Amino acid sequence: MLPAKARLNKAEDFSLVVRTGQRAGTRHVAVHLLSTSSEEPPRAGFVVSAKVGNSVIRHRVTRRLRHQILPMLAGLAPGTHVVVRALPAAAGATSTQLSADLTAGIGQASLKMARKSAAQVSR
RNA sequence: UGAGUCGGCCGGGCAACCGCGUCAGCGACGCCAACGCGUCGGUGUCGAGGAAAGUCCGGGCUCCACAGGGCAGGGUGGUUGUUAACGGCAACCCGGGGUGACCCGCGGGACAGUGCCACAGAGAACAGACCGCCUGGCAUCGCAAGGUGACCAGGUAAGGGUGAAACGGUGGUGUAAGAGACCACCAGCGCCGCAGGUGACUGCGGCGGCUAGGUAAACCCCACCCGGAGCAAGGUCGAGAAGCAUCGGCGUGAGCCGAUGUGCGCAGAUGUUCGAGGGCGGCCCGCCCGAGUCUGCGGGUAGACCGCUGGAGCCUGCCGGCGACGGCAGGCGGAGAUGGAUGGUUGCCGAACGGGACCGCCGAGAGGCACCCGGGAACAGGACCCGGCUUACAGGCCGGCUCAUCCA
RNA sequence: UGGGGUAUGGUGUAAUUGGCAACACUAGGGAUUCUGAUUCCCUCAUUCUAGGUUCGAGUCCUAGUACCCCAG
Repeated sequence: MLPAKARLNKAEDFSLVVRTGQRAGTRHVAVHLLSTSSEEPPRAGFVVSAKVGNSVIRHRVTRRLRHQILPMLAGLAPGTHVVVRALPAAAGATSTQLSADLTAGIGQASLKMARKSAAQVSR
């Protein structure tokens, strides 16, 4: 379990991030990123649907993702919300693969976000 | 030794470092009048299953409804027990399967009534003459006895063929041919008596009419049972927002933005040209705006907390019982999360399985044991709790019983 | 978590009381034609799976699988 301050736990927060945030897909996960105006530390949440597998598989995927993402949160700007959706391929992935995909996904999404905000400033 | 059958148990192990959830101390910081609360750090403690699963039954618990009885609707279905209860379980009965241990059965009623039984077949439910068999007539052949029949009238359910099913079976008497028409035995049905059993039912004996189809997982009848919803039940504490009013700012304006106050319902008091309350002001006078204001009680959104884990609990021994189970005594007691805690990295040991080698042992051989290398564990995760059922499951351990074979 | 529903050719749908699984489109093959279109004919089903009741099951019963919907 993540520290209470680093958790997303409202359904509205989830839908907001997934709908309006920047998205980046990899082989095992899809990362949604949204920066908010608040000065609180970054928050993360996970979506693992029944398509990934049965309860045992889903929990294992969630646990692995949770432990992999914890050090990455420190590198994000305050107020950032992250939602990680696990894709069906994640069921058979190892922790190292998941970690690599997470890093890549967050990198791509934050790049998109930076480009978008830069465009807004220049406009 | 081999084959089989029934039951019980286990369901990877031991460590290291980092990390997580509960609870209890400790320390630091912050808040508070206080009780205490929050955050961080660190220590200790405990931390998924035999099915936690499917959600198919039953119960506890909570709220709502409820005099009793009946109807409707749903469920169950051999008997006797067991239990908090059950559609579970145990023993027994009946039917079927197996050499046997043992296994399987939605196992009440088809004499309460209704419906259905396609196709085939002559006929399918108080049945039916297609072929066949027999008698008579008629025709015909023949000297006659008698024979024959694309004919007519009648008898006949023994035989053929159809079907899932054709109205007891075998043998005889009988007859024109036949038939429970009659007889013997057998099967089956009903009634009576005796004996055994709590009972389902069983055994023996007698009598009767001679034969009664299937389907109730078709409607239905009979007996018994069932109020509804579910812990997101339910309870406790309870912001705020919207709206409205006033003020300020912006805008030609509709309006927008900000600040302050007031939340909602009910009751009471008071008040609307006889002025509640508010503004200006240090106060009074005065001036202005003007329909609400005050008090009490109650409901309640977000959210938080409780419910939340000690329960029909587990283990051992003794006693009662064939058994399910019950009684007594002693002992043990250790998940409670809420976007949801068990993960990551690694070491040692390791089952199944795959391969190698013919040097060891057994064997005629195939092969087995041992050896070496590889390999690295099934189904599957709590979400209020418990009793069952069902389904999934790599593999291992233990015990009872049966059959076959060998040895003594 | 609780409640409800569906499953039939490749696709979309039928099948009153249990009795030969029907229709449309698509696909493949054939016929007609000099060739093509049109037209006609034929082919394509373990009725989701397993077991049961029945003479007989798409239909009735039991268990399972997959998918969908509803409440919060």
